[in-house]
Amino acid sequence: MSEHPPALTPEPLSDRVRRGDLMATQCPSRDVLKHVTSRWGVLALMALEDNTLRFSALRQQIGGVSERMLAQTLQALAADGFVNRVSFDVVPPHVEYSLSPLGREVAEKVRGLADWIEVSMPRIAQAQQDREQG
Amino acid sequence: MSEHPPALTPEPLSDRVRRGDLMATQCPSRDVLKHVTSRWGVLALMALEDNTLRFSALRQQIGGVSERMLAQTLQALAADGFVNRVSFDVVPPHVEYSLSPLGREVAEKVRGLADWIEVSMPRIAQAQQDREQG
DNA sequence: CCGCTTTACTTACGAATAGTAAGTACGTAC
DNA sequence: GTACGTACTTACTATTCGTAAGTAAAGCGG
Repeated sequence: MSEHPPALTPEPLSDRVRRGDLMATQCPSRDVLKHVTSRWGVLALMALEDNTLRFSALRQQIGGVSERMLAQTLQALAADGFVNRVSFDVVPPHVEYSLSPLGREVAEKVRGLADWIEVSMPRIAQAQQDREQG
Repeated sequence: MSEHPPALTPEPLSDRVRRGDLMATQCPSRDVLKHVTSRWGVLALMALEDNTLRFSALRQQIGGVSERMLAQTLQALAADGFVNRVSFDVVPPHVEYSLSPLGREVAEKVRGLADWIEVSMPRIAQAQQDREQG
């Protein structure tokens, strides 16, 4: 499961994790990371964080996502157990998406990152300009 | 700069951010998010979090990344001001990469997400299996 | 009965992006 | 003068993405 040499002394979990399995090529966590950090995955998780939404509402809320990509993204997140999909058997179709408890946990971390970027955007823009000229 | 209607009452910053500009198509923060959450961007930020590393060492540490992709990723992160690139004028070339203060801040958030995934991997794997069958 | 509407997808295809492998530059050691 | 080491580029192929056009099936107006 792990590539690392056996630890001779007990080490804190966080250390193992930090230089961890994600750095290894064939780790399944890489796929999960990919789904979660995908362009639309990030936004879908945040949009669902405190709402249950239908497909079309979700698409409206996330600016610029195509139906194809949103469907694909939701399928991946549902397959990982982050998103619940409830389909009512009516016509026209009615499907509701929401976060599972697991999904709410990732969403929190993802939002932590996204919020930081938005808040720090002025500083980032400044840094970008500094390099353009420097 | 913002698409939102003017707030009539003062609202906490976090609320604006939460349903924020990231949901808008043409926001520059989308690009930053893209760089930071890119497949190799995440791993590069974590690898550099507590080390200064040369190109080749970085490539060794991040399993599976090609030279082309690592170069591209580092250029994007450097252009955003997250990564410092120091080139010594010798032959063969010697280049050192490290995080800027801004870079250390994002790296922290990114690691928060990555650590959660690694630690939660057993629960996620379980959820994945449950869906395969259910 | 006919055809138009609504919603959540799915499919086909051209465009963009990622990955692979082979250069390139150039001082030093042999 | 030939091979080596390091950090890239470049050329080409494979994969992924995005756009636009279906598909299904009940309900409603005429």
